[in-house]
Amino acid sequence: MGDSDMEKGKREMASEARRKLLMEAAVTCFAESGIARTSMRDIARKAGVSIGNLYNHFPGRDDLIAEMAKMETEGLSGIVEAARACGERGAAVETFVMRYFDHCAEPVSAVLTIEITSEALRNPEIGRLFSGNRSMLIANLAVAMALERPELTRAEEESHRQTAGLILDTVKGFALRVGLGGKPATDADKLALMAFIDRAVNDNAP
Amino acid sequence: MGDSDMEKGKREMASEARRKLLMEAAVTCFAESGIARTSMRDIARKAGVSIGNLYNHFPGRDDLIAEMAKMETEGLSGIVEAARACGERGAAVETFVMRYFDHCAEPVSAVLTIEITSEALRNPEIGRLFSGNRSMLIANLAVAMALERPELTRAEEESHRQTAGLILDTVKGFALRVGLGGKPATDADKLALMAFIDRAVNDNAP
DNA sequence: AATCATTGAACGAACGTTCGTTCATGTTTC
DNA sequence: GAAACATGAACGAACGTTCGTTCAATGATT
Repeated sequence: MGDSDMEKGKREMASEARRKLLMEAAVTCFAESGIARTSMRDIARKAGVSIGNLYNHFPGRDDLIAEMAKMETEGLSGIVEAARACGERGAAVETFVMRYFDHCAEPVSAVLTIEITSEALRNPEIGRLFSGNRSMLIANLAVAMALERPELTRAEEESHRQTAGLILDTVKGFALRVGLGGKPATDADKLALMAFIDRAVNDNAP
Repeated sequence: MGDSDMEKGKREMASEARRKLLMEAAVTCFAESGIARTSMRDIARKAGVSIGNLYNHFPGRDDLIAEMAKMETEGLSGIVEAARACGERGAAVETFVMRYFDHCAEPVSAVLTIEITSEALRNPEIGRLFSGNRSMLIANLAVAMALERPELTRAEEESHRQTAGLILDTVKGFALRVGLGGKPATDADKLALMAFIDRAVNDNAP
């Protein structure tokens, strides 16, 4: 076992496990009933824990929501790393798109995307977290699109970012449709998506 | 004045005006605070009406939400009619895309799209209304894309519908980003969107 | 025209729940 | 024995909805 485990007493480990358990219960409840319709008691009940204990680990409702939003952020960083590992332009974009699609199309993730977006409209901290995620994704996708194309005017850079944003919109929109609709995407669906994006990306400049 | 006004007594006209007033108050509240966070009392207060009277006009909370969802549907039919009026393919698609974009990017509409989507996850009636809207939009956009192209195999039809769906995802995703972000879209933004879609639509078959 | 019965809009107190949160009280772990 | 963990009763506020009541507008009767 790792050092980090050895340095911790039983107490601290148990506390961490509790926090994790509570977060999982919260995510499940939020996905099942929506954030606004989930009460603290629902979460405590789902976790099999008393309501008072839930408050011992999370100071309030908003802290649970914020923590969940941060988990989303961590999930995205894996995607950009996978795309970074591709040296070639087409492969990098395809990896990025497919991984991002799979992530967004996961039913729980799809529901939470809607719920968190709704929450972000009224909660500035979550709103900031969300737009930060988006900027990060756009920047990385724009880099992938520029691979093997050394010449970059300011205008081209901006154009790349704009196109990257539209690609994200397409992928996310399609993924949400799939994730919320119940039926998983077929390979044909994914092929159509990639073809659509390839056409849109390849400006016919020689 | 029209017949329909003359046939109605003061009583009936006042009642209709009240209903409209209450719906407007509801929409404003839903957009400001979110559907789940808006109470019946909030709506009554915004309309300057008693809580009891609100219930005289709408049997319950869900009826208000359903009525609002239906208003969304009516707003969309204007868009497809405008596109239908274009005989030429490029103009029809462009009209459709631009009108749909403007509609979705309106801040109130953008917020309500998120809120209603969240609501639809737990309310089957609203869910049905929503997917019906989408089918209608896709069918009409597919028709616009097929203008001046008489030959239609089954496979081509299906492919058109798939592409139409992806276009809607792109437009809606971009529009939501604009509508929720606060800053209105520039003409350059719209041009970039149209260019992106044109590239994706024009499969390079001669 | 004057009278009276019927209607339904309008009101706000009240009901029973449920909410987020706090707190006094054990119960472990160190 | 101090400190952190765990419990569920308790609190006040707010929720959706119901209720009894008032009262102006309308329809019917004389």
